[in-house]
Amino acid sequence: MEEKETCPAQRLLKMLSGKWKAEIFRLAVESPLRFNNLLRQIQGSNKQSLATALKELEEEGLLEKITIKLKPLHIEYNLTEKGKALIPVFQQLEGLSQ
Amino acid sequence: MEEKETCPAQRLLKMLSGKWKAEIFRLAVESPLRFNNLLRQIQGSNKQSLATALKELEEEGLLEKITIKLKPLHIEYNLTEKGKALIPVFQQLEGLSQ
DNA sequence: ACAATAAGTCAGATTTTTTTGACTACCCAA
DNA sequence: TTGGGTAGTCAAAAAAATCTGACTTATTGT
Repeated sequence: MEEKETCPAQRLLKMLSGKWKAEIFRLAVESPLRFNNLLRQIQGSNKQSLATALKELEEEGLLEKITIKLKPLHIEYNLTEKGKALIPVFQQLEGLSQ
Repeated sequence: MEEKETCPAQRLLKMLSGKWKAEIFRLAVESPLRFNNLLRQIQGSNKQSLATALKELEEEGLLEKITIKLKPLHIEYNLTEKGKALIPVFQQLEGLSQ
């Protein structure tokens, strides 16, 4: 069942809710992501959940999926401009956790 | 099952995840909250969920529960200092949703 | 004295999210 | 040509979150 959004910040908050999204986002800030790589980096996670999270982050426009057509032909996920715009929010959040 | 926290912002993010917390927080910024009031204000919500959310927000130290011992003896929930510290994060988030 | 309101709790049902394991398809190296 | 890596999908199970309805206790207003 689809729900209406009353609180404006909630949409953004929801974008980063879910068990693995914040961690994925944090890693994406550092460098482009690759699927199996992520699976190894994020201990406790699993294919399906990561696949879902990546797809959602992509649909939300925070990550973009890029097929690298060179040398060892592979796929990368990068932060979009919209994704980068969230970095300061994260930083502020991290500042508060100290 | 309890999970370890790897991403620092995730703890904060988790504090405000859940279907009603962001909305509750937003209303708390405006004025002190009262239970049955909230139940009427947030359409679609229910006792149990609000009770749970309020308890969690309290445990996280973002809200404080106060028994008003005057006139019509009742209970109020107010933002704590820690809760107020989150206001700028919310504002930033809301700025991004435009 | 009576009914309504406030502020919940509790158990069980339902829904949503997350996890598991099996299975694809494609490329690359030995 | 066989084995390993990459990047997934699918169905089903398990776990977590949310909702429902009945019930409680205490305080008010009339």
